[in-house]
Amino acid sequence: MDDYLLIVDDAVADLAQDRGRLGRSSTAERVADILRDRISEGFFEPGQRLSEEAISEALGVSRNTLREAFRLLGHERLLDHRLNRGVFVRVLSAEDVADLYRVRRVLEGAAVRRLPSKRALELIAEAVDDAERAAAADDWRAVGTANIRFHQALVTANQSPRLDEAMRQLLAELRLVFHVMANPRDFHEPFVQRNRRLFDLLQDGRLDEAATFLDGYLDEAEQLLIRAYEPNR
Amino acid sequence: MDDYLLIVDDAVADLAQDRGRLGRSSTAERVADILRDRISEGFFEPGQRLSEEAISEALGVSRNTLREAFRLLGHERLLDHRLNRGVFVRVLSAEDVADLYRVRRVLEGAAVRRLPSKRALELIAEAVDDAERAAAADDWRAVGTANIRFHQALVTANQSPRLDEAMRQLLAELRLVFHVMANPRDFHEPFVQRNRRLFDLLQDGRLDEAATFLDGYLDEAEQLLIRAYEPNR
DNA sequence: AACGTAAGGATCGTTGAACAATTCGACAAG
DNA sequence: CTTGTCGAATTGTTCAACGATCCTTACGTT
Repeated sequence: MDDYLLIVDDAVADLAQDRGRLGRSSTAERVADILRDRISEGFFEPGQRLSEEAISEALGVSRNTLREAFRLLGHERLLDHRLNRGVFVRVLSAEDVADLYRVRRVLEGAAVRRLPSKRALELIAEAVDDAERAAAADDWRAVGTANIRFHQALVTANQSPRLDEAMRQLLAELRLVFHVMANPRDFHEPFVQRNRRLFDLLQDGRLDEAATFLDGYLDEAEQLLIRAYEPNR
Repeated sequence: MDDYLLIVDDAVADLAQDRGRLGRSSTAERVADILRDRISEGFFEPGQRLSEEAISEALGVSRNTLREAFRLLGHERLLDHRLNRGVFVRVLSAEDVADLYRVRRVLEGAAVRRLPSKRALELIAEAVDDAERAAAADDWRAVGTANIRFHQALVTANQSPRLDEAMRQLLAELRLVFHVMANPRDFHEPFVQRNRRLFDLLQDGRLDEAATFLDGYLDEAEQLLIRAYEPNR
């Protein structure tokens, strides 16, 4: 009898993990999810204006609800809200890109200087493997997403939900820029090997080397990106 | 003539600083400003529910507009939006406090390891001076705000607008917790001296010492806060 | 050619009302 | 003590309307 009660209690206690999913569904948030996907996959181009009337009609929600979604995305810096003029898909300046890399150096740098947990190492290893597999299959779009997962996993070493969230937003913002890379292969290829190398250094606990290696890594990525980006403006 | 043009150009260039204030005025944002102030000064207590009807009537705005303001503050983590149950002033858990300090270690730690700019040093010095003056005058509320300004200024050494913004939000969140300190003097007093010491180390360029000093600083602050906080729950 | 003004159309900002959906407490029944 | 049920209160969402603001175009002035 006691055993039975214990099992039930355990099962009930486990439920607490799923509590987060409960509140997670208002129309506005689902609309925001849809728009976020469209933006980060490049369906909406940076600078494009998103008409309240057109989109609310297309999605079958009211203007008020759509505006709530716009606010959410504005706070994530994916949309630019200009008073009385509407919302526009964010256009990142070269200065914005530089700032995003400054933040990356701080977030990823701090992560790399810690001894990563077993779980973090697993996540990182998966991302490295996936990137290599995708590269072998010539699927450079998949390489890109695996690469993003790699850096997201890196940050989890900080063991901070807020830093994870900040990194998620940062990478979403960066995706606004990745689309300017005409040839994704040229951009992603060099980093597949580097991800592997960085992982090896972490696994061996050679944290200082990992830190300096990461700095060079980020410097070069930033340069590549800005070089491809600046001329367009 | 050239001189005149130069002066005009300078004046015009200065205007660029105020550009941020231009777009800044929709009713929803002003409402958010009001509520943010009320929350951070403790007028609304953590856990308290904010009634849409009562507040929209009190402020003379429509429910829809108020809800937009709620969304903004929800994204800043000052309000907790529960579906169909309303918005509540955020209640931070001890785990939240711990996470906030993890983030502080990353943001402030990275700042301290850089050579601060002249401008950053000025801001830091001002905050230190203000805190000492306020302490001498026994105004512990003012010490608290000066202390917050000190840490905000510290982060500016990173030279990153996004990190500045992240720190601003983090400190707003922390203010939700500061109110539990029954005696603000006990909490703030030890840090007035430490701020001065940290500033001296930075000014002398002894960055490594500053970094370890900061770590101890943050550890103790976190302990004090959590000790005063945990029993209440 | 540069600038100020005016008119018109399009779009956003905000409101107020309405109704559906959901929560929560109270109370009754097993 | 647990489980159903009911009703009041509150939120979620929609809709229509009107004023405010911006953009464009056109016209006239200097």
